[in-house]
Amino acid sequence: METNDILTRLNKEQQEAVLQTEGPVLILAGAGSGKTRVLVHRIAYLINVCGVDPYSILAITFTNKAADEMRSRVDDMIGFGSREIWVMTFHACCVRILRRHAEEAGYTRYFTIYDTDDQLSVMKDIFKRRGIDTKFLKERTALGMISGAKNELVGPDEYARMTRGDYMTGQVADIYDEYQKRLRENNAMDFDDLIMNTVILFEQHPEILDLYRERFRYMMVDEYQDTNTAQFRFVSLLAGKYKNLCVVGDDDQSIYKFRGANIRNILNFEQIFPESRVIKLEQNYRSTQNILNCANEVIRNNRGRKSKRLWTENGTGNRVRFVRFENAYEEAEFVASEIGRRVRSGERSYKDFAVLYRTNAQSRLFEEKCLFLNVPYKLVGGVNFYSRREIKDVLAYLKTIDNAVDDVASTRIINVPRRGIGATTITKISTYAFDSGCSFFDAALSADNISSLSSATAKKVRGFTDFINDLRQDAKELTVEELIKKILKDTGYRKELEVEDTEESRERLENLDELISKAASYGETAEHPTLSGFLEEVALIADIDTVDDGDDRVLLMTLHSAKGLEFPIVFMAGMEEGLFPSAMSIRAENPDEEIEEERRLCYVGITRAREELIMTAAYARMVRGEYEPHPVSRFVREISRDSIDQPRAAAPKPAVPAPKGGLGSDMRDAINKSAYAPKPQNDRKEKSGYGSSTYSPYSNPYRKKTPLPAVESGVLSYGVGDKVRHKKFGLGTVTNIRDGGRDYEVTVDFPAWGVKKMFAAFAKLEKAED
DNA sequence: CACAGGTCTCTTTTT
DNA sequence: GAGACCTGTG
Repeated sequence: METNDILTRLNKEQQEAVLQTEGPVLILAGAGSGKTRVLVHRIAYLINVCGVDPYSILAITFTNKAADEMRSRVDDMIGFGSREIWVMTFHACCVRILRRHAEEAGYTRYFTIYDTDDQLSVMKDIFKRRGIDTKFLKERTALGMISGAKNELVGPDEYARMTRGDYMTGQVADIYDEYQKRLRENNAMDFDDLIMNTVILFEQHPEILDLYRERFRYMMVDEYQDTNTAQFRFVSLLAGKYKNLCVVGDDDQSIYKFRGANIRNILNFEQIFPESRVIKLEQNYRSTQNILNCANEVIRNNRGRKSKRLWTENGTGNRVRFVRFENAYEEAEFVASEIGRRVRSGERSYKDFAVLYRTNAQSRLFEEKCLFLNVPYKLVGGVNFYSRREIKDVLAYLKTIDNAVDDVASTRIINVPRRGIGATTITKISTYAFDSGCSFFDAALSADNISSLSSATAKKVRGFTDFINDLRQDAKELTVEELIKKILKDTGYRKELEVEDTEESRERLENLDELISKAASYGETAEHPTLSGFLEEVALIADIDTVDDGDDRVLLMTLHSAKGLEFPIVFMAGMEEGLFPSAMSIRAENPDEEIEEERRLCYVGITRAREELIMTAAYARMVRGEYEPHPVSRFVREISRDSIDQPRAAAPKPAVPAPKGGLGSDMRDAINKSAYAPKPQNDRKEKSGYGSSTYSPYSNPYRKKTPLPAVESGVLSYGVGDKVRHKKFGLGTVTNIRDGGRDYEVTVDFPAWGVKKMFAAFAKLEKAED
């Protein structure tokens, strides 16, 4: 098994990307062109063929889910060593570095990570202290501006210099400065600080930078088009010495400008790294030709992109469908019932479907309809699990225990559950802390010295501080799981919810139990479980990371969350002007730019689909309590009739104003019926099938049309039952060989290591004589 | 100090 | 339509 065998599983461009291990490499990978595959093979190649130590590899992905997947695929291929590789998100990677060098960064290693809620608490307090009128400036606006500055690596001083003369931004500069001071006092960092502080650490401590430069001689960055300036700087600093930096991205999929993503990072890569090789992956292995045509037709309306055109050897496939409904309610009913119908007929599983939409607010109707029609679903995003009240309460206890100076955490729980410590008392303690320059918890400890507090109140406060101090002792002995249980018991938190016994309280209890099991599994899987470690994991988890591919459920999520995923059948809902593209982008000062970003988002959505794509829209939709008529999204109109089933009349408006009240539904119905499908004539209760036969009674002609290139028989020198030799594991017995399409997945039982599954091309197994 | 009820604002998108 | 916030009452 030599290099050649690895490469035969890849197309020419993919091979090139794998082989180019040295120097800067830009891989322009169109959607579905197998970029994860390339990255995984590249890592395997580095380790197996080039003899690179896994310890020297850093691979940065966008989500934890992607990191896990990459790690396990590397594992499958080489069977060992993947634990040593750093495969993680920017944020996780920076936290890890910052914990190790916390002192140099001006923190202790117990620093906490603030989420958006925590940030807002700090900001509200600053606004209150400064008496800033929120009509003039909103907390969230200020936080947004600060975040923007941090993403550009602009600190408070530089920000102040830049804004000289302008009153409003001048105010923000002051606020920024104070905000940073407060975070530092609280031994806390927000998401943006994690990156910025790492960059500062590297710049101020060349010896630390050098440590990591020497370590990470081979770096890979996924979803490079979504990096911001700070992340770019982080990467270039690390790669500054050996320059073995391989970035993978697609400028057409850049959808995070609002988060500071700088598309120039990818567009100018060749200028920034002059020696770089550029490799384009344009063959798509995911979607049908029709789906790709749609994607191409939409995205070609953008200017200033690197030219590329996706193509595929997959079949034409079904035409993409576009269906329009009276309102969002009927849209959701169609989607849910269509899924239910097709699963019940045995044609599909629930997990084959994803419903994608522009805004989280759209999810509610889909949830309701799925619930009603018994369609199991998983909602991604929206209210994050870790931002639910009960969860945040427990986490605030843990943070107070772990990081005594985190004022946001301690003020949150000093009166949760009720201890009779009200807002007035909290303000008095806060003021004392502020005046004496100590933390809130320290101030609470000396409640007896705060003259404005009555002795009865001081006693209550002491009850709280004693309790926390006891927990701190306990924390030294207990696992995180046990500690949480103890908190819930001793505070009476659990009891209170049990007594309440409402639907809501039961849900809270369930959530708390889920938190406990997460803590338990953290305790089992982490190498060195610590309280800080748990809090960090919890802070950096994205909702999408919790998706379990094994679950047979429909996924409901935003288009943003869907990036990097794929599904046999995709619904794109709410294809309407004002929703997608959003009203904000249409009304922006620079609408062209903003709409191009929306268009890229649309491109991302379309290219998630493997076999079928169904776009839906409503004629009118409830927006902030009022019905708004919505025209069809321009993106739908950009698709030619050849690729999509769409209305004959581009804008199906009633020729005559509707006679009755309401939405003029008669005429629209008529158009709707002729163009796509009749609404079932039966009444609402029976409405489950939404005219299935009319929608298109199709088979899937392309499904088996292009078999994956089979591995030639006889390419393996061994079979089931044979003894084989592995570079690392030594002798073992082959127990199973599965044709994985492009490669064989071989299961081998190694007496010394146990049963391992690996791909033949990479495992380099040799037949051994008995 | 706690809670109920009324008013105001708001929406993209997320690590 | 929902959530955050404010205000008045017990």
